[in-house]
Amino acid sequence: MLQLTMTGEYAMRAMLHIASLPPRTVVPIAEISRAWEVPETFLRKIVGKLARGGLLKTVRGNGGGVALARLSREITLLDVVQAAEGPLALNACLTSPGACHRTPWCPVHPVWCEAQEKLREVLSSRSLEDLAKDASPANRPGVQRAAV
Amino acid sequence: MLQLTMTGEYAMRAMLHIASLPPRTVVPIAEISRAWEVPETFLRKIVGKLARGGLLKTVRGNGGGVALARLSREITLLDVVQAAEGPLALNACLTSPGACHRTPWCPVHPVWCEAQEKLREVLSSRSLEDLAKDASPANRPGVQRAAV
DNA sequence: TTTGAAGATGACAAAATTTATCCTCTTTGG
DNA sequence: CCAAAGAGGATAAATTTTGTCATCTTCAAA
Repeated sequence: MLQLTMTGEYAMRAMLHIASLPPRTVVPIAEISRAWEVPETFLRKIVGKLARGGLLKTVRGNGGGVALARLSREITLLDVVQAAEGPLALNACLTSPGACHRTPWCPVHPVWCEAQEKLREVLSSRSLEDLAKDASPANRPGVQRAAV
Repeated sequence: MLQLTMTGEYAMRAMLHIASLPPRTVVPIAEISRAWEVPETFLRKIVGKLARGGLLKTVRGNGGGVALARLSREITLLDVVQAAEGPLALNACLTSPGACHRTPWCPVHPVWCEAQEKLREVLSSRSLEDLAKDASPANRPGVQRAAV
């Protein structure tokens, strides 16, 4: 359907949560699950992918949890999406060279190439640091406060 | 998986086929199926969508088939993809205003908006006329010809 | 050293979507 | 009338997505 799946969406929420905490904070998966409406057992699977993708490091045992494996400034949205969903490929013909035998003469192929390139540019133009800044608690509607 | 489905891919092939024939040509679905390796019964369903989307007109009965409903110059790749796959929405939060309650403060939302806008630009920048020109038989490897 | 919190992992299962297929009906030119 | 061709509904196979569960390992603190 040409749409991000819940896996990718949940991955972004988790990464955003972690990135908005002080650097190096280790946070339990259960906390992220609660804060962002993500099923905990499913989130564990996704965290596994993010860890194997080198975006998160995990800490086992009591007091454990997950933390960013790199500075939030050095992780882009594209990194998150690709770690969760696999390499970006807007069309099957872009999954690997030679995936489609029509590629050498297909007039549509270059258009998909260009579209994908544009998408990559946008998704890699923002780091988690940029996003976490915009998502600082001050910008969120928390508990209703009395008017001043 | 953030990827075009076969439905959209087959739709493009069909539209491209029709657009590379002389204007107003009525071509049977079976011919498109044969030429582009698309299962015929499935293609019939897709043609239905393209017709309901106003991109094709169909002609029933003996000698019938399908033809472009508009000039190939006035049909873009975006039109084809949307007629086949539904409205473009790179993320669930873009399907309708208010689809996600986080949208008002979500820092990622604007990024997806921008990405989708870029994608729309690229896909709507080429008409079927442009593409059919590039796909003219001369550019395709047909039957092997003797070297001159 | 026991205990309990927390992540790792593989098997399994439910649900949704995609990708078809089949059958019957209608239309239409010859 | 008849054969070609699209329309449309019901159904089904295949795949992917979205989970769940049980068991195991790790680790800090009491």
